Amino acid sequence: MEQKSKYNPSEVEQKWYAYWLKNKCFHSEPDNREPYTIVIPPPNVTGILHMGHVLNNTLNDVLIRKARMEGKNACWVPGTDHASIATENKVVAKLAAQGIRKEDLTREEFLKHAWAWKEEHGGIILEQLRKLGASCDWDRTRFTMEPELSKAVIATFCHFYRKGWIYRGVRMVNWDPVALTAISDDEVIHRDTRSHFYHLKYYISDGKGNPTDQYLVIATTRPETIMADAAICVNPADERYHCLRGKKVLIPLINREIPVIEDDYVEMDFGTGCLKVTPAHDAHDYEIGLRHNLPVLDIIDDRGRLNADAQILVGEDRFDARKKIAKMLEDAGNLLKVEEYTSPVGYSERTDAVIEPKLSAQWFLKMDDLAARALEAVESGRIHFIPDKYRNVYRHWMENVRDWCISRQLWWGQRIPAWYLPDGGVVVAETAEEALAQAQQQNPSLKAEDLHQDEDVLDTWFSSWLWPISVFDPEQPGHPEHKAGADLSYYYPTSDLVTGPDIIFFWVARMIMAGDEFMHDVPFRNVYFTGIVRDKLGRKMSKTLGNSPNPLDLIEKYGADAVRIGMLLCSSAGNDILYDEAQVEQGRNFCGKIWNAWRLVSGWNVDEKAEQGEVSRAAVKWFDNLLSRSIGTVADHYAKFRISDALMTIYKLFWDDFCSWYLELVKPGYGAAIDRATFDATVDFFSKLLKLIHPVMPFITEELWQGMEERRDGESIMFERTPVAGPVDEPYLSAFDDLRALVVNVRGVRAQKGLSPKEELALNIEGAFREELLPVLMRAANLSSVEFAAPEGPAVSFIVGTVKASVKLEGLVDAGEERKKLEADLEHQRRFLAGVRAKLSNEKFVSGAPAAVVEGERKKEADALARIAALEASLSKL
RNA sequence: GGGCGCAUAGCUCAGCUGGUUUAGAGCACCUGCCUUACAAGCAGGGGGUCGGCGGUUCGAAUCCGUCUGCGCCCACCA
Repeated sequence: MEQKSKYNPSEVEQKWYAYWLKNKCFHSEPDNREPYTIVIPPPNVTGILHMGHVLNNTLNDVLIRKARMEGKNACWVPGTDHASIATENKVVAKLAAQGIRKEDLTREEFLKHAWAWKEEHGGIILEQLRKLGASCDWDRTRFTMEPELSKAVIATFCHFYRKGWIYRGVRMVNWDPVALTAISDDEVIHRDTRSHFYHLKYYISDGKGNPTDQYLVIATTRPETIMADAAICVNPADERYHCLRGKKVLIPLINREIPVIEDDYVEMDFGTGCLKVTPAHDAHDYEIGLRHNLPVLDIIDDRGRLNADAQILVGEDRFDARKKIAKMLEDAGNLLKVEEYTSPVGYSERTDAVIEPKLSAQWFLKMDDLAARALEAVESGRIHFIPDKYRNVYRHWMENVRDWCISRQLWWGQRIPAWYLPDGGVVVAETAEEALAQAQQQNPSLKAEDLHQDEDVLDTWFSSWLWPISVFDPEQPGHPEHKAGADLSYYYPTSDLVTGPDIIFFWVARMIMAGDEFMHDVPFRNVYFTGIVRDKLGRKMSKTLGNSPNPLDLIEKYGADAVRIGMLLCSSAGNDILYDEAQVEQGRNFCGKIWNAWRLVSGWNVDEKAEQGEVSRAAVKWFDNLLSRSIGTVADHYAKFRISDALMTIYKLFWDDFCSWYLELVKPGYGAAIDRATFDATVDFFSKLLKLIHPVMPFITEELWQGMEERRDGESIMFERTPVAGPVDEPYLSAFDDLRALVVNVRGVRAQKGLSPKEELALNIEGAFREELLPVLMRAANLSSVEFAAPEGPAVSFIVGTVKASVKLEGLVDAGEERKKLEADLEHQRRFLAGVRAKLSNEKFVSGAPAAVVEGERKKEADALARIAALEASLSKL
């Protein structure tokens, strides 16, 4: 076939992706083959493709394509996540830009806007994945908020509620005053933050609400919360403050009287040893308050502003209030000093707002039992983490996990299926009808309108933890005794999961829990953790830094295969990826190399009558063996999830071995034809190489494979079998390596002496050389003759292994220079020999080391002696 | 504060159970080549006291201790 001189990725990619789709090449149905399943880590439905997605999905696609070529029934299920907080934030922002405020809308109106947004932006990212070559089974595309999957989430809630593991309670939660919702502990990011440590005087009361002239000092970072103080607390062992027992103090500015109490929680040597206890605005203080029966006074509203109960600074934002109250305290003489202070502060993962500890009624899921089982699944080795170090991280979290706050004060998500009764009771059911029926059992006179459904929705992860189950059978979650559907029982457990370590707790751990609860089995066998994609300076990719390339632009510029290679080249499991466009260029160059290699081979004319020459015969034998060995190496790398090592093995095999050595050896002279045997072998090699490359570079391999011969419609390289390794003649390969070393040395001599590669040289070899490789040596090194004897006359010598070789060079040998070189080499060999002999003369080594190692050292000694003799002989000739 | 991990060539990383002659790769770099597949290429080349110190061992990049410097996870000492 006529091949264009340059590879045009975008044209080829469009053509073959359309072809794969048209022929449903990615679609999978259960059959009698072994399944290989991956569920995509569902990207946010309104998200757009970034470099992290490229890395993750490239790895997934490599795995799925490899499995497919191993004859497995490969199924990669795509889909998106409704991402409740992120999406709701986006919709709120978009509405705000149009002058619409969320609080002016009803829930139904808001959800209409949200769904409209989802319809408009949802799935863009899945379209983008196609550009990358992702071989997802698009017929199976799922969305976590589609009706069936939402039903699964609700059923799950009811299941755990019936089990008594879901409960509603007033707890101190992490309140996000921007998103206006509680969030789970995992969504809080602690960062050391510079602030101030305010030392405040609290005057001791005379018992009638009037200050005495005595005071104590507390240190706080949050002076704006003093109005909510319920007590001052000291350590009972702190003798400094025993005089305060039974006393009361007055809160500055508002002069409210509060008691002094004692609790072990207070550290004597931290701050002043006096702690102001503010139960409504600090989790520890809340605990103290419970122990001492203190009142809870909440003075901060949902948006982080002081409310009327604060008495002063009402309506002020908490940070403005902090500045203002500091001034007020100073004016009132209560501010003793202000220190610079750095302490960890919790921020919302989504909005970056400073978290406000807030007492509120939320739904929780009991975690202890689920966590214990999920820990066992990993500790027992039923699930394997790559790299292994994440087991430690996982164990630590599992052993310290707290109950999961699953309610969110949002609208975008699955609404909690709890209905409140007029008498304050609650019923939980999968539907409103069932809830009413349940309620009527308690009180037959109740009507539908008497029931009020909980306003909150469920945490997004409360739906994504079902993903590996619900994509195959949404009936299963919530109904562990349900008979799994055909797809679920065939595809579950999935095989491998590729994801980032940042969601090991959010998602990975919880999928393991849900898997155990509803399937009594693990959700996947292996979890491959990628790193974070950074720029080449090691900085995180971010919009503000502008250091994040648009993957689609890269694909447009370099081609999808090149982008995939660029990502894979620098990715080892668990390590951050330092992305550099140079790597994508390298990928593009590799495409060019493959393309041009086929241009060469496909342009050859075959002479049916020609005999196969000795050089070609030897080259074919060599590459056949090398290919076999490399197939084994690649398989081993893949088995250990060393994807970039597998790629590098293939890369070097194709470029260095196949192109630079094999093709150069067999390629016919200008205008000459090639013999049939060599041509067929070469095409066979090429075809095997393409199959080996296909999982990492699907497009160019399909293009060339399709062009190699007539293919039937629907036939694709992706259904070909991975080449299988034959027996490997190791001695032959190693003899060929020696030959290559000789050739490189001869070329080196040419380069040094400024001789043209076209100029034939005469070589002398002293030592053993494999006879059948002689023609190869002569061709590759462009030799006129090879003589197995010491050279007569001036020559440049070098040593390969234990073979000494000399290039005869009349008039070009500088005896002095040559002597210097040989002497340096000799010196080096003598030192080496001395080292080896020191070992061998050490009685402890000879008796202590394994026989094979001692034998190895003896061989080294003999080889060194041989080399020294050869070098000395050359020197004496000079 | 607790835990985990990392440190090998200019850069990114391999180096698996301690022993493969002088510790490897890719990229970058230097030199020479527009050789009829490919200059996005070809041929050749230079470059590392394996973070410091101490220990175990016949033998350490590899095992142990310690120090230094990074990274990550967990953690509400106000």
